Amino acid sequence: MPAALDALDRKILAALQEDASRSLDQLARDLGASKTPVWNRIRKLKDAGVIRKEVVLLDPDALGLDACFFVLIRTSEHDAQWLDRFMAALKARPEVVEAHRLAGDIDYILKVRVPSPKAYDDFYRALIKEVSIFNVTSTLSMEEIKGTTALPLVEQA
Amino acid sequence: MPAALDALDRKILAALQEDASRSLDQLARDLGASKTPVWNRIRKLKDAGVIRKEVVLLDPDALGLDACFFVLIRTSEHDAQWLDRFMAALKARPEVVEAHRLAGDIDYILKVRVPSPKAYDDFYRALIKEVSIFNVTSTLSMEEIKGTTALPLVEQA
DNA sequence: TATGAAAACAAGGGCTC
DNA sequence: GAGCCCTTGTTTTCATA
Repeated sequence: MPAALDALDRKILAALQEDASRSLDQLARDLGASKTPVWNRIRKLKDAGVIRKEVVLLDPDALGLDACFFVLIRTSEHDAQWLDRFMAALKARPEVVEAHRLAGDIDYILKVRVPSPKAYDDFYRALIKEVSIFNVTSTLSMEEIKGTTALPLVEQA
Repeated sequence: MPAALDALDRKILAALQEDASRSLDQLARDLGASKTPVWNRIRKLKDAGVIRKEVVLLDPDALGLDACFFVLIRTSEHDAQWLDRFMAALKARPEVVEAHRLAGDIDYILKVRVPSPKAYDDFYRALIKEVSIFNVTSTLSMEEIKGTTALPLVEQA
């Protein structure tokens, strides 16, 4: 069951999802509260596992990662051994930024960041070599309309 | 053109993408370097826009966001006005965590995080009410195999 | 001369009352 | 919500390759 959050908790989480580099002092000021309650909430939220980690976000363009592909995979293989190898391969490859197993006629979806279409092709060939073959549709992203790490903070009923 | 990164830059970025909560002191120790060079690199990387921002990552489960949908959209509408409204709608909705315009026969892909399939249906109805209609395939994620904010740090040629 | 080590200062976090 | 202490970020200086 989800953690119970009040209005202040939500304000803190929203702020930290946007920018975690602020000092505690500044954060409290921005939220119109004072240090102690804010700090206590943050610790509580960390202990409860609501706040998982703190990271920096890099700019793909500045790193030369100009291509972002979505890969839709249909496969006939469903045995445990194949699945283990497949998942291990995905986890081992840093280009694979996201991977989900889906319900419906598409079995898996991947999001892959690479420097170029050529680099994607290299990745693709290496992957299908490693874990047998499947039916794959690769689509290039032309524009990232939105991309946020901030999760929606829905009110609990 | 991408920023030129040396081995130390890459080590710093990799470390900060994993965990940005460490103190500068600790980070330098972990990397086997000393404070000054690490601090200089970080500032350089921020100025160059390689490091975009610093955020906390929350746990979807702890927030009660048990459902994650991928939405594949095909549309016949391509005029600028429709596109503006569509993109504005996506940006305004916090449930939409990611949105890309694609090349190929799927026009758009969305990633949407909601508490439940019911909540997704509400979202879906509200969206198509707001920006006319399109051909939509919604698929529920059964399992998040991988999901990282860490971009691959490829060596430059 | 450019780079890293180290030390000094200022500021902010962590904790108590 | 105010205040303390001590860690940490930031800057400067010094040594070194």
